[in-house]
Amino acid sequence: MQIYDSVQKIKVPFEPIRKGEASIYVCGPTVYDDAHLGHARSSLAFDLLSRTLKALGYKVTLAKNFTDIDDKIIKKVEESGKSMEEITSYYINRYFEEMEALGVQRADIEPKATESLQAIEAMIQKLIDKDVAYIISNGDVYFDTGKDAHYGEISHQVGDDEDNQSRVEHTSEKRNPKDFALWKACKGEEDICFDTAFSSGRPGWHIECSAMIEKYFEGTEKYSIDIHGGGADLLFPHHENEAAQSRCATGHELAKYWMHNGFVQINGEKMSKSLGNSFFLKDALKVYDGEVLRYYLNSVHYRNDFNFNEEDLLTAKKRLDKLYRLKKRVTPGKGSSTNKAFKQSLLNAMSDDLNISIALSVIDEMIATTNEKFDANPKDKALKKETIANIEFIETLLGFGGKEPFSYFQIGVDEALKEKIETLLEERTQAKKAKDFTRSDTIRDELISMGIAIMDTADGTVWEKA
RNA sequence: GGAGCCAUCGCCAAGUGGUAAGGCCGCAGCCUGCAAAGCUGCUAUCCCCGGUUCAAAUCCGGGUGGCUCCUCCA
Repeated sequence: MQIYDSVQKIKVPFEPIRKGEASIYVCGPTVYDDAHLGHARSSLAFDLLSRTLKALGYKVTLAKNFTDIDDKIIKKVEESGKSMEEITSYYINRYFEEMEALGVQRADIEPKATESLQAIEAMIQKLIDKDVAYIISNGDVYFDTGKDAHYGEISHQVGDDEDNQSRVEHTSEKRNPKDFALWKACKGEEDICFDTAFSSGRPGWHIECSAMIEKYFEGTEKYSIDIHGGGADLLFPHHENEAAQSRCATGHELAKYWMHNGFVQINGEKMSKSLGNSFFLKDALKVYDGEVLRYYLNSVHYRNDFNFNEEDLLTAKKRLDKLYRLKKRVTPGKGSSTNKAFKQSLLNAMSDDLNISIALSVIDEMIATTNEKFDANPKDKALKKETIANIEFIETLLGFGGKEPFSYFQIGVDEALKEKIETLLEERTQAKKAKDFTRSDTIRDELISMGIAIMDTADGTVWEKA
């Protein structure tokens, strides 16, 4: 397995810190709002990583956190009058539902910041004791970036401060402009606070990941985990800061490899609230099938930016349709074993830093050659069993192709419409028998105008929802 | 101001030194009552300029055009 390490900026062989195992921690969402397509893409990217490592035989432990305490959540609490727990649990549940619709496997560990306060306090205390963290007059605790000789090595972002007209404010009691809050002290009565030895308050954003990784992963002398992942925007300052805290607190590096997924744009524009084009996953799922969304969002390499638009999504659906049409040819039935060359080609593609484009082309080729063989010999039992196994492997590795194929083509068709379609098809079959092609073609046109495509096969007429 | 990323057929997108994968669309054909589906065949010299090399989409330099981070952000 080769993966692209964002720190070294090259593809490197994946050599886990424990033989045969892979420990992965991905930065999850701050649960103050619905998940958008960017969350989906990140989740999907690391789902692909996890599935690939599993298929290669690694014992994968995946952790994905929920930031369930932060300024935006507190603001929402104040505005809504609801409790923090009500708000965060609502969005966490929505997140799970929506990710499930995309076929994202659940993480093995799903920690929340509020459930990790002891670990957070312990790590901050450790940093204070080592004098890499300091408390300012209002009770805030800051990390002293000047004490970490390796600060900046993760993101390559921190140069000489003279050249760096950063927009970070220099006005506070911070020792260095890049110093960041480990702990934010209580500001007022309404604030949500937790008591600690240093002050009553709540954790800063970066500390939770470091603390939770220490809490849940055993690590080795050199690293806490194998891979730390997240969106490209997290590289700096979030991951730089995590790395610094962990390094200073534990004496070793946080992660051996760092992976970051690219951004989602909408019709060529950055997705943002100010542009009013935030695309929530829940809205996308109202219009498009989750599996099609999965296929589409995963069809571009995870490190590239992704430009979401409906035309490309429909193209992706057409491609997925072809897999399901092949599946129709082999359903029902039981699989035997996968075609070795096919399986190996897929694994090779995914082993190259998740080269999904090659993987999809391998699948397309399999579909074409299998169809060709079935065209020549429709009753090929061995081929049928092998094809079933091949598709099952696709489902395991890439997370699509698992549906019953006839129902896949009927998504969004209710019972009433279904009955109407069946009635029209029956009438058309009679017309065809009577050689009344004018009538049969009229019926076909009517069905097409309803968004229903039909195809005459040796076994009768079948239909698909476009 | 600082730090990066990207630019390949009409569209999406692989390929990081050895002579351009795959999908969509389009065209031709097989199949079909006609279609659809499926299959077959056809369709690019890689943003521009210069350099290195026997050989470059791939390396180097300079442009042009997009994008990201440095502030909460997947």
